Amino acid sequence: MSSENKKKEGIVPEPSLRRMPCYLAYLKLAKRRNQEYVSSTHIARDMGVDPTQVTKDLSYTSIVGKTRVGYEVNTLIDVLEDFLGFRKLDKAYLFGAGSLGNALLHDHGLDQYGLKIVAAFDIDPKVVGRTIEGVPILHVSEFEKMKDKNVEVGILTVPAEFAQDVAQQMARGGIKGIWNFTPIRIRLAEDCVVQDTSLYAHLAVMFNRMSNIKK
Amino acid sequence: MSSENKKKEGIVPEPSLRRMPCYLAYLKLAKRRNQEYVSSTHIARDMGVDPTQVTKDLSYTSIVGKTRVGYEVNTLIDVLEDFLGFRKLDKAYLFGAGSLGNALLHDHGLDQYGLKIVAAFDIDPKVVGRTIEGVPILHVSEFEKMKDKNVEVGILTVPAEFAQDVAQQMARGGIKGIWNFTPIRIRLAEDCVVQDTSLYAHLAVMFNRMSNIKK
DNA sequence: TTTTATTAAGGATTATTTTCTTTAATGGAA
DNA sequence: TTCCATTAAAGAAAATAATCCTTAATAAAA
Repeated sequence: MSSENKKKEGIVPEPSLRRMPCYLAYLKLAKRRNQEYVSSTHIARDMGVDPTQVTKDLSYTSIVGKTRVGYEVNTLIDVLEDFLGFRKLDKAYLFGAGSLGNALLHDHGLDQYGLKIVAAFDIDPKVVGRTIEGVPILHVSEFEKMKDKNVEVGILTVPAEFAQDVAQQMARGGIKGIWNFTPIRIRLAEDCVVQDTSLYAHLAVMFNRMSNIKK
Repeated sequence: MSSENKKKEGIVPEPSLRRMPCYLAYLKLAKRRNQEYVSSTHIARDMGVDPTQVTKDLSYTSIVGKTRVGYEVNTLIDVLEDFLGFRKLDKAYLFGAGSLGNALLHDHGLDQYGLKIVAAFDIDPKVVGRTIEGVPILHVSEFEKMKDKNVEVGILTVPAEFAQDVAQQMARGGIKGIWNFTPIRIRLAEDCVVQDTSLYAHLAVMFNRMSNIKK
């Protein structure tokens, strides 16, 4: 009858985590409008979601709302950014400077959300040695040499057939979190987090929903 | 006691849809290895998922497996690509040629998955009139004029504060599916599909899981 | 030919997530 | 001050998704 459920102590559901950046974006717009407080009811109405879902999601952070008033906008922004890890700047290596990797190098938005790509790796002699958006492209063999313990995040944008191998290399090299943009399911030891973000998976969902509406 | 459940007739669960491109990628690698048949058991083992989940997911398509053999690789690839809408090429407009929009213009992978960006819109005089990766950047006001009924997909990569407005413009202009890269929740009429793909939401999940492991 | 092992597929169960309901708190109006 | 409307938060119920279990089919082995 212990209050802690063995292993899932403090684990935040993924759907909730995914919604939090939406709340954050909403709150930043609210701040622009000089709103000091905002209630879950209002957030829910504006965003078209269930009010209790908002309070449940926010309850995973340390914020506490005021009855009949809501949450303090500034505090909630701070708490959320902190909770989501958008405050501290994580260094990241990019693996695969092809079309998609290139694309990510062009997106400066990542910096704002706590991620800074400090180097990219590839095997193509046509790109190795170049610099894109200030980020040097090195040969993969260089990765092994630079044991920078401050770089824990790796972005995986290599072709599908190399994904598993490169991921294993990354893990061996000390990478603790792999942001996987390939459609391949990576299999690794427990101590390395793999976050799948296949753009094409989202595209597939959109196409399907569109065809549902049409018919 | 009718066999059809009123409205959700034939609707495919989003988790299943999101997994399908993974199966597709796996199958393409299997094809390279000249495998003719592949069973759900093998797919599951290789990908580290549950075998019945594989058969359930695939059962939403028209494919039928052979007992004791599995699925024919070539057929399954065809069926999946067709089912996911990766075969037909959809034209798309890009709204917001900033950092992230620019990034997407650099990703040629989209073409392979059935999406071709034919024009981009922005309001910044510094980019309007230019051409990026062969795609012309026009002023948003041009969008209203070009009623190309063949373009049903719109990619939303404008700053958060303009997201809702631009989305409404898109819907009015005949866009039927909005691929929303902003963290803003778009509110529109039922006949327009909105697919949220906030990179930062995924980043948030990864950071959280990483901190879970550490402690 | 008969047996055996493996498989797809459908239904049942369990886990997870969302939505609904209730309770207690409290700022503002009367 | 007293009452009322609105709110956060916690718990219950419903919906959804993942996993488990059973069955029938059938290639391959005996």
